[in-house]
Parts: sequence; C-alpha cells; structure tokens
Amino acid sequence: MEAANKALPDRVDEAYIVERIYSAVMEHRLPPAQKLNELKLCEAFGVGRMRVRRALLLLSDQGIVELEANRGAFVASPSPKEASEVFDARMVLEPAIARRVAVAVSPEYLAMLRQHIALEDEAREYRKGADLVRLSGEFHVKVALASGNLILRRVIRELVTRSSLIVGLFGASNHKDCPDGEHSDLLGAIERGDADTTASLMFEHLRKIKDGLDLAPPRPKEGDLKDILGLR
Amino acid sequence: MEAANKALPDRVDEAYIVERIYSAVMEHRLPPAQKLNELKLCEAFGVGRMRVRRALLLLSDQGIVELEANRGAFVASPSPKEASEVFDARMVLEPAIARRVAVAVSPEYLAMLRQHIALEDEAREYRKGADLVRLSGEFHVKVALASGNLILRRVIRELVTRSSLIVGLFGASNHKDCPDGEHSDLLGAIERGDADTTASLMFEHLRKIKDGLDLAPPRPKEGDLKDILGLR
DNA sequence: ACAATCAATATCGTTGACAACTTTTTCCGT
DNA sequence: ACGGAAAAAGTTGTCAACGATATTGATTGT
Repeated sequence: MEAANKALPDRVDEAYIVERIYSAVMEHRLPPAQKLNELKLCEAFGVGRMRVRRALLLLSDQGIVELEANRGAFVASPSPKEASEVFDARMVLEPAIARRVAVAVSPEYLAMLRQHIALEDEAREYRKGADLVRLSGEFHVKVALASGNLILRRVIRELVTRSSLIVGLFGASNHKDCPDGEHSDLLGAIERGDADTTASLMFEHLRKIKDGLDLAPPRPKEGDLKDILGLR
Repeated sequence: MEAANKALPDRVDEAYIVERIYSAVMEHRLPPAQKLNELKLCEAFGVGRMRVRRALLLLSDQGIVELEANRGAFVASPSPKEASEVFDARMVLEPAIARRVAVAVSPEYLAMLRQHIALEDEAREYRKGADLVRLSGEFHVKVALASGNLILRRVIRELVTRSSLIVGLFGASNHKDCPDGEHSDLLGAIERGDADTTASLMFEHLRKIKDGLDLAPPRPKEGDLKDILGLR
C-alpha cells in the first residue's frame, strides 16, 4: 500500500486537509501531542509541502495544533486552564444557541436532529464506541447548525473539536463524552419549543461533562520530575 | 520615506500583520474590496512574501479578506446574507456574554469598561470621528474580554471586525456604528449586576444597529452595470 | 471610430534548493 | 560500561526562480 488510503478527492486543498485532521481529532484517533510530520502528511495526502504547511497554520490558529519553531507541528495538548476556558466558553455560548433553536427551528433541521439521536441509539446498542465518540461531539455541532447560522456552527465546531482533545487528556477512563440520554432530553425540549428548559439542559449537560474532567493538577512542568517521582 | 512608517517591531510575524490589518479594517481605513497587493505588503512590513501570504490565509479563514485564485487578496465585501448572519450571530452570542459579565465581573475589568466609556465621551466631545468609530467596535470586544475568557474575546473580535466591514458597506451616511449613550447604559446595567437588563440591552443595541443597515437590495452582480447607471 | 485579436506587463501559485535548527547516532576518553 | 562531545541524519524555515493566469495596452482590419 502506498497512496489511496481512502480515495482522496481529485483536488486536495487546505480545507480538505484541515477537515480530515479535524475529524481524526474528534474521533480520538489523533491523540494530543502527536507529532504531525510534514513529509508524511505530504505523502498521505499526495500534495506538496506548501499545502500541508498552510493547513497546519490554519489548524494552529484554531488551537487544534501547536506549532513549535524548528520542531514542527503537534496535536495540541491544552493546559487545564485552557481546558477550563473552552468549557466555560461553551457554557456561555451553547445555551444561548440552543435557546434560539428551540424558539425557531425549521422542520428540516428538526428531522436532522431526530435522525442523529437515532444514530446515537444505534451506536450504543451495538457497542460501537468509536462511532459514539464522534456522534457525541457532532450532536452539539448539529444543534448549532440547526440555528440556520453557519457562523455559529463554525464557532461551536471549533470548540467541540478542542473539547475532544480535552476529554482525551483529562477524562477519566470511565468518562462519558456526553452522558446517555441527555441529548435526547435536549431534543425533547427543543421539539416542545421550551426555550428556558432547552437552555438550562444544555448548560447542565456541559457542566456535567466539565465536572467529569480531572482538571485539578496543573500539568507537570519540565523541572518537576523529582516531585512526580517522589524524590525530594 | 521608505520603511519605518510606524516603527515596526523587531520581529514581524504573521500575527502582527493580521493584527494591523484587523485594526485598519476596524477603523474603516481599509475599505471593502480594497486590493491587497502582496508585494506592497511585503515592502510595508519589511518581510518576505511567505509571511504576507500566510497572514492573508489566516485573514481569509476569518472572513476578513477574500482570496481569489490568480487574482489576489481583497478586503472582504460581505453579501447582504452574510451581513445578516454576522449580526444574527452577534445577537445570539453577545447578550449571553454580557449577561455573564453582569453576573460576575472583576473590579479590574469594570475599571477598564469605565475608562472606555470616558474615552468615547471624549471622542464625541471633540468630534474625533475616526476615534469614535474604532472605540465603538472596541467596546464590544472589551465587554467580551471582561468575561475573563479569551476564547470569547476572540470570537467577538472576529465578528466585530466583520461588522465594521458591513457597516462600511451597508450603513447609511448618517449611520451610527453604535448609537450614543447605549454603551453607557449597558455599563450601568453591568455595574448594578442586573443580568436580565444587561442581556436585553445588548440585544436591542445590536438589533438597532442591524436595523440601521440597508440590506434590502442584493449586491449588484457583474452584468447589472446598466441597471446601476440607469441605462436601460 | 470601433471591435476584436494579440502582445506585453504584472501578479499570483508552485516548486525545488539551501540554510538553520533539532534530534539521533557514533565515537572516544575515563 | 558510562557520560559527554562530536558527527550524521532528519526536519523545518526561508528564499529565489519559474510557470501559469489575469490584466493592460497596442495593433490591425473593417
């Protein structure tokens, strides 16, 4: 095997590369701190180095990738402080967006959300863990999309992707990306047009996820090795 | 004169170029559709072409400039639909952010907001129109900053900058970027910790600005020149 | 005089080579 | 065998040249 790992499109541009890395992060396939070698990416996408570097620049601007001078690109590993900020931001923004969706959502988007819940149920039923991880994040993006506003969708997508990294880093082994059933409850509130309940369900949902993280100990710095090993 | 138009920093990186173009757009110095010539930017910033191109890529990703293949970079000129989306997004997000600021704002940020209002008053007093334009936008960014969350600040900054372009395009000549006094009212509600009023003032404030725009006629398409000139 | 065609110019997109830096491996002395 | 210095390999950052495309201006024929 060499190329054609997944049928690349005819024209590979920056956006496509960004999209693929986005997806890989959302599905927890790219772990935090993973090195992203330029040459390997070039081969993988069958594209010149320029395209790859531009894609990495865009990803770093969105906090998905960290660029270190002369060392290369790495999947971001957010600090506890950054992680907290991401979820705080979501707890401010997403309830407001969900509220608006509850107030006025088109039948098409409602159908999309219903179908999504069905997919989640199915993934739970058949123990498709990988799918469930992806779907859990995607639900939030689709809610934002259901507002009919692509700007809101973009903002949330960025935050959800970063959240995937954060859960991978700070989530306990038994951590659920999104507790079972809560998405369904949210959809119920939206269907009833119950704006207040929708907003508060979304807030509590996010709070629960954040509380399930272990953000207490600031990540060890370089020099603290002795502390870590208990040699003081 | 050649270089040193404004004392460039020792190290000019992409972020600095982006920042400067951001500012120029916010102050209505760079009009929509303005061509951004790579070579001229290189000379202006005293950097190689690569830096400029990377900065332009970042700006295009944020909707501030538009890249046309083989034609170059232009300051974005949002369509009425995009313009509407930007303000709709702000009307969803900013009230939620302002509410949170009203609930819990640190004394330092409160002082910052007070000082800002003083600057606005001063600019109005001495008829410094240019300053007032910049300050009107900056107020919203500072409110987001007052949440203590840099992610929220970043999101709002992006939207405010795009709004500057939109006002330049669709604002009537007598259009006020932000009606006099409303920022002051908002600060009042924040100081009282009145969350509901703060949120609703912010919403109405944005609605008023949007209503002051003339988004009715879709931007003329290429072939409609005759219509524009009344030659039919 | 006008329109269409063609050449000339300017600008952008891409590639390849090279320099700067980091990481790994090798080598040597103790 | 161990630690450290030096060499080698690998990777990233930068630049300059080249080809491709769009735009402008000149030319020609009617």
